[in-house]
Amino acid sequence: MNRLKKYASSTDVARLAGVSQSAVSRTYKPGASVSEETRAKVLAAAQQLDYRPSMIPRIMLTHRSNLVAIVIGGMYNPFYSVVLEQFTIRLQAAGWQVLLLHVDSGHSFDAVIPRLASYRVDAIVSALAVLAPESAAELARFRIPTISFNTPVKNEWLSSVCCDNWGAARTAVDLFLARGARSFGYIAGPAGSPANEERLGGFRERLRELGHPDPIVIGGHFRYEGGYASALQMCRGPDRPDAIFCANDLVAIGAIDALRKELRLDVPGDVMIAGFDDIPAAGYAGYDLTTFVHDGKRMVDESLKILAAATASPPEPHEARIVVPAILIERGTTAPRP
Amino acid sequence: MNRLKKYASSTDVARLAGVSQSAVSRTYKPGASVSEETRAKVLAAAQQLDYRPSMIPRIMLTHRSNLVAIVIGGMYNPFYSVVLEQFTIRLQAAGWQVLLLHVDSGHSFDAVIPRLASYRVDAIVSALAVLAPESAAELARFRIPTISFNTPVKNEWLSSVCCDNWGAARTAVDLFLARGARSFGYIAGPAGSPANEERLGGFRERLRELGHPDPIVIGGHFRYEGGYASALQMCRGPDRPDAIFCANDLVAIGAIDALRKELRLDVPGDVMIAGFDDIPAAGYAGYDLTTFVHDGKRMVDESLKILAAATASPPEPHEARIVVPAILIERGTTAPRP
DNA sequence: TTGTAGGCGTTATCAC
DNA sequence: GTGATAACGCCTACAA
Repeated sequence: MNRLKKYASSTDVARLAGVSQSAVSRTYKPGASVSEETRAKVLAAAQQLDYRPSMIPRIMLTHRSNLVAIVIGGMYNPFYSVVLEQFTIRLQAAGWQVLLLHVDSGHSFDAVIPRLASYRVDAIVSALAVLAPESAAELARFRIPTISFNTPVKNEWLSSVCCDNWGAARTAVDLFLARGARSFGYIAGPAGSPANEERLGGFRERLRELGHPDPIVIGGHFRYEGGYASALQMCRGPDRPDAIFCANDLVAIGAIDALRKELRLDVPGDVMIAGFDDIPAAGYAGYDLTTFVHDGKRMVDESLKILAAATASPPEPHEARIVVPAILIERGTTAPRP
Repeated sequence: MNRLKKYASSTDVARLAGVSQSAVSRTYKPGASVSEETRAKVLAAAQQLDYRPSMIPRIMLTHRSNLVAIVIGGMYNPFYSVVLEQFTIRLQAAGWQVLLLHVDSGHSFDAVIPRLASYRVDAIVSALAVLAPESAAELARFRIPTISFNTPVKNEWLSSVCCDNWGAARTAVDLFLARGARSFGYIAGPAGSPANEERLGGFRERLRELGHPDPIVIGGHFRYEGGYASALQMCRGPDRPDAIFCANDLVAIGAIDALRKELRLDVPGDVMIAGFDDIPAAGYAGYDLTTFVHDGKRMVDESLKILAAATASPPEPHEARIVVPAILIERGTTAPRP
C-alpha cells in the first residue's frame, strides 16, 4: 500500500503538543470544552505541522459528506455556465462542496451514478438538457435527493425546478401579433428536449387558439450553427414567415446573422425574431434580441430551498415541482415597423 | 451523532451473502482471487442491498482521494467555461473526480485552501485571471501539486501553463501594419492581470521596435461593457487610431458594437480590430473578428501531463512552466481596405 | 477539563 | 480461496 502520508494527523499534533488526540479534536470543534492552555499548545503544534483536520473520517462517522454533485451536459450555452457558477457560489456559501460531473448525453448519466454513490454525495443537481426517465429511476435506487434542473421528471427522491417555457411561448405569439406579424416560424432545438417541446407546444397552442395557421418548424440543435442553417432554409423561399420564435438565444443569434449576412434581409423589418434565455449576447448592441429571461438565479434559489429541506434531518417535505416564470424582454428584433 | 445510515456497507452485504467482509472487498477488487461461487453470492446480495463500495475509507488508507480541485474565478468569459468543461471531461476520463471551487478574487483563494486540504485533494488547478504570489506560497505549505493556468507563478509545488500572449501581441502589430494601419490603440483588461500586461507589453514592444508611436491605452475590464465604453472614449475625438488591439474577444466585440452603433464607424474600413481568445462569438457572422486562438484544449492537455507526473508515486519531475503558442485567425475585422 | 476506548467502512496482511 | 485482524484519522461517549 502506498504509505505516502502527506498530511499530519491529529495524533501527530497531539504527540507534538503533549496532549491526547481527543484534545486536538476538541480544539477544532466549535464550542467544545478545552482550556486556553491546551488550546494554545495544540494550535502551536498544528501550525508547526501544517495540520488541517480531515473531513474524511467525519464522513464515515456521520454518513454525511457535505458534497453535492452537479451533473452538467455541455456548457456551450452560456445559460448553463451561468447556472453552474451560481450553483457553485451559493452552495459554497451554504457550506457545501461541489463535485462536478460531465456527461455527454442523458444516457451516460447512468455511468456516473456509481461514482457519485462511491463518494457518498449528499445530494445531486442534474443540469442537463435531457434527463432520461430510466436514469431517474436508477437514481432513486440510491435514495440520494436529486434536483432536476429544467427536466420535469419526478419521483420520491427527485424534484424539479423548471422555467415556464409553455407560458413564455404563448406570450411570444401575442407579441408577434401585436407587432403586425401574420405568418410564423419556429426554429427548433433537439427533439427529446422538454424545454424545446414546451416552447414549441405553447407557441403552436396559442396560434391555434387565435385562429392562425401552424408555424413552419425547422431545426434540431440548441446552437448558433443550427439557427443559422435553419433560418436560411426557412427564409430562402417566397413563403418566408414574418416572425420567427427560436428555441433559444444562440439559435436566434445564428438566425439573425443568416438573415442579415446571407439573405440581406432586415431584422425586424423583414422578419422579426425572438429567442429564449437572455444570455449576455442577446443584450449586445449588434443583436439587441427580444427574448425571455431564463431566470437562472431564481431557479438556483428554489433549488437550494428544496435541497436544504431534503438534506435536513429529519428531511422536511417540500414542493417537488417548481415552475419559475420567464419574463419577456422586448428589444430591437421585434421593434414596430416604422 | 447522526446515525442516518443511507448506504449498505460491505459488512451488510457479507452478512446477507453468508461470507466474510473480506470476501466482499475482494469481489470488488479487480484481479483478486475469489471463487465464482462466492462472487455470485456477493453480487446477488449487493444487488439486493443496492451496495456501492465507498471511496471514503480507501482515502484514509491510501492517503489519496482521487480528487482534483479546480478553482475558478468567474465564467462570464466563455474561454473559461470551455476550459472548465475540457478539464472536467479529461480529468473524469483519467479517473479523477473534480471538486469545483469558486473564488471572487485572487485574495479569497486563501479562504478556500483549508477546504481543499480538509478533503485531501490530490492536486489543484487554478484557473484564475490573477493568482496572488502570497496564495501561491500558502499553497506550497500544504505540499499539494498545483497547476496555475494563465498565471506564470511557480515554486516547488506549483507549475504553470500559459499562453504566448507576448508573442501574439507582437504578431498583431505586424498584421495591422501589413493592412495599412499607422496609429494604434490598446483596450486593456484589468491591471494586475498577467495576461493583460503581457498582451500590452508585446504590442508596445513591437511598435517601438519598428519605430511607431506608443498606442493609446484605455480600459480596465475583460468584459463586453468595458470594451464598449473604452472604444467610445478612444474613438470619439479626431485623433482616433486606425487599429485597436483588444485585451480579449469580449472587449473586442464590445468595441465593435460601440464603433458601429454609436459612432457610425466602419470596421474595418475606419478602424481595424483584433481580439484574443477566439471565443465562439468571434466566429459569428455578425462580428467576424480577427483574433488569436487561446488554445484551451492544448493547455488542458499540457496541464494533465504535469498533473499525471506530479501525482505519480514516486513523483516524476516535469516541466514547471509551459507556454503554448496563440495562433492568429484572420477574419473580417482586419480585412484589407478595398 | 482531560484522557481512554470503541467504532465508522474499507484494504492489506496473515494464517488457515 | 477464505476469514480473522490491524490499521487509516477522526468523533463521541464515558470515566477520571
